[in-house]
Amino acid sequence: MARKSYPGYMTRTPTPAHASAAPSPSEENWLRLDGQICFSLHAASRAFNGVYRVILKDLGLTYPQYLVMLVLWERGEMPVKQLGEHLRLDSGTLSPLLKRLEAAGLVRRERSTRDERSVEVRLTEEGVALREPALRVPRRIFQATGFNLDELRDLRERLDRLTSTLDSAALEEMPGGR
Amino acid sequence: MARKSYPGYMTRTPTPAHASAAPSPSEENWLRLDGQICFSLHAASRAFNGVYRVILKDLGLTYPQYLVMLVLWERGEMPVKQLGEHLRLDSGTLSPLLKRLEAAGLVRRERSTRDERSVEVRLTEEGVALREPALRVPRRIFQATGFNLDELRDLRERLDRLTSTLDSAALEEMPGGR
DNA sequence: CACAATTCAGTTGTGCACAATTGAATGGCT
DNA sequence: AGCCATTCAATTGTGCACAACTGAATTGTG
Repeated sequence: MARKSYPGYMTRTPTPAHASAAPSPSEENWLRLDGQICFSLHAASRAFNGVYRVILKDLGLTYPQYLVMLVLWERGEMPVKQLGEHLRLDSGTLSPLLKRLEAAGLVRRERSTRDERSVEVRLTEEGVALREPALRVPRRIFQATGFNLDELRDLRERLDRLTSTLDSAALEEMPGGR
Repeated sequence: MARKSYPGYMTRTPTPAHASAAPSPSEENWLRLDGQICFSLHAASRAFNGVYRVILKDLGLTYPQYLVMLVLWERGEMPVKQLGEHLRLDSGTLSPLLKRLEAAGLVRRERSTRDERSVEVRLTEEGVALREPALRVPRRIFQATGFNLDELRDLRERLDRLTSTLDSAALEEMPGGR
């Protein structure tokens, strides 16, 4: 249903109260401001996901699957654990995802002989071959953003800084640090 | 498993090739750059989600449920359709989410008498009361970001611009516009 | 008025994110 | 050698995102 209808008040710039060097907003306005920020990030993430979905459909990959393939194309074979560290994903997400990639013939999973606990993930020929058409993906994504290279790089830096701060904050919020 | 382990190469700043006013990277480097950017956004979104998860646990809300409540607190009762427009979510996501909010006693869903197709969503007393403790959430989130108000506002603007460009690009990518 | 197109909420099915748990394998320690 | 804590992949269960579809109600048009 109403997919792709246009955003409501949330993304406009309401909250008359605080101009640019504003003092702390009231508690009431905090709630509004918060709505805007968390909504914006949520929306941006889903919008990006949507563009990738459309563009990756030709390759038969989802967005997280593409992330996995990017790592494997660049770094070669690797145990599940290490893949999870690169992508910050745990086995609960990776295990079924990798099975689907295996079912698609892009990847093989074999238990390591050295350490029977770990599973090596490696590309099949087909998986390696998929890198070729995938080379054309980034340019299309780049164009879809409407940002230039410097803007994108800048955005990436902010996001990374945000992620790293948020991660440590999440740890501190947890009694016992998790 | 390895949840909260630290990011691999992806979030560092590799790609030696292109300095700041760089010309277009090679196809190879496009792939690497893309990996960094899409990974960064993905990671930021999940990191934000993680902080909200921790902070909202006290209220018994998930992040998307909190977004729904924010809209209802600010705008009052509203049909599902309109809620979906504000949040850019469709009924496939909202229907079960609203049922869970109803089961939690925060919301009531009643079919409109004027138009029997639509369902009015309104807060219960309990739902209204939850606004009170929720007022303290935004400040904690704000602190967790490590950004100041202006930085956050700036980031929000960039993300909104990105979202709106990505949305129109997604439409154009689809043969027939969808 | 009648009928076709549209609008709406809901359902089903697939895939991802994350918490919690399981069970096997490993490595350190005595 | 024997034992224990740790490390690993996998599984289970909950919740969200989205596509595709269903079926009911409504609206527009002839």
